Amino acid sequence: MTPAAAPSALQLVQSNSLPELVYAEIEQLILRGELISGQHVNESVLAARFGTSRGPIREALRALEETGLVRSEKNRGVFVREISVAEADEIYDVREALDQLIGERVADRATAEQVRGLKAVITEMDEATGLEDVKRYHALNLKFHDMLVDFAGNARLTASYRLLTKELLLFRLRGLQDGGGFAVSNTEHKAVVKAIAARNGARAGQLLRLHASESRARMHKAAALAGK
Amino acid sequence: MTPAAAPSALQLVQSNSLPELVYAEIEQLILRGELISGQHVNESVLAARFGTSRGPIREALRALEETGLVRSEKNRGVFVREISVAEADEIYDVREALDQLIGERVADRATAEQVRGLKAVITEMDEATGLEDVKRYHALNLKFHDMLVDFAGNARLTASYRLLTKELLLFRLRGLQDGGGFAVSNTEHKAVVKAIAARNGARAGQLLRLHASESRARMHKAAALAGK
DNA sequence: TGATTGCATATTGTCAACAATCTACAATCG
DNA sequence: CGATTGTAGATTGTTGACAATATGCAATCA
Repeated sequence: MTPAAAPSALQLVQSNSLPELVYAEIEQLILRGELISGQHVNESVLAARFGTSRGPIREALRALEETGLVRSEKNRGVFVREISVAEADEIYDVREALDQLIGERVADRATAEQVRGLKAVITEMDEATGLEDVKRYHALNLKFHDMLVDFAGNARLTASYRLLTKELLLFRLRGLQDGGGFAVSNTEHKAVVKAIAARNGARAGQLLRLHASESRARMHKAAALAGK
Repeated sequence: MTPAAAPSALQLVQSNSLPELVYAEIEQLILRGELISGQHVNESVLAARFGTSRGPIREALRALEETGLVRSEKNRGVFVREISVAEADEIYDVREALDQLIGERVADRATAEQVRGLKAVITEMDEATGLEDVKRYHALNLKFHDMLVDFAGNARLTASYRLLTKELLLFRLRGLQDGGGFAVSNTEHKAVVKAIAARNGARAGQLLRLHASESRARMHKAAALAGK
């Protein structure tokens, strides 16, 4: 065994139990759209796929149920959760409030280097927009907001926010993509980072909340298009 | 069997699986302080207590871990989570943001009857204060905030908020009680409801956020007293 | 023909046993 | 005497088997 690679693999097995590993795997399966909304999740199939018995699978599914990625019906099994527009709307209500908090906090404590990092991602998003690379833009967008909540420096806030983000991601996988407002969205990003760089917490909060609100509006637009 | 009692019991068994029932039981055990922070939770003991095997217990514990009431170490078992002052502080950051949202929303949509309900609870809290009935005040206080988040009419917000509340409850069970500011706390409640009754969303939001902030300050005060 | 009943199959719910790991204490050695 | 090693008991991690329930299909009957 190579001394460089061994520690990580070793630590992985030592610190993470089977259910935790399975949890992460299934979560990825869902978030990457390999398991689609509404689909029935078969325990035995997953057990075979991961080479375990059904016990750890069930534990992982119970945890996933708590995060809202999965729903469970007695004697019928678990299903990948379906997020309705109404539910997405509710999630956005909370997300807007948290985004405002994130903006305020990041403006207060982001380092110069962190601000540079945010700007770099924005530049990459501009490039993706130019190439009309939708997938890449979405990935970068997720990364951007992930960085922001990280820089807010509050683990509990991060946990709450990521939970909402995952549920919304599930909603997007439902089929409908953004209403095509990439360039607009990135303009909003720039305004937010500008306020952060200026250490204007109140404004950064306002703008990030507004950005979430605009994102919600784009969601509605896309839903209306897909619904008719 | 009595025809009146049967349906609920029947439905309970039919709709809720064993892990769900166990989940609720253990949660109560923790929230009522029967299982105290830091304490090791023995699976076999719980299994015997509830008359099941360890499987359902483990599933319930995995779900509780996700809610943050319990933490798990591989091969060592699960422990009732301990919330530090620093963590409570982080939770309060999020809670303040959500409380503001709650205030705004409730002022916009609470019915006259709901407002009356809030006022009734406030009156009861005044009575409890007069009798120096700490426990009763705390219970009513929980009820008051529970009603508020309910009246906000957003299920996702309710879920997020309750999660935070439970974690904070865990913190309080750590030993320290409030810094004795009951009367003050209820004065704040009255101001909030007044703003709600006046349909002043912005002010209700501000006041409810302020109330959370004051509650945090009381927490710090109590922690400082207990810590020295 | 259409609805209903009964059966076969698949899937979930639960359990009890076994393996792996940890913990505490006693025995041993320098 | 202090540190280390070894061992016994307890606890967790995982498994495979069995019971209970749901689902789809064929057979039956009005």
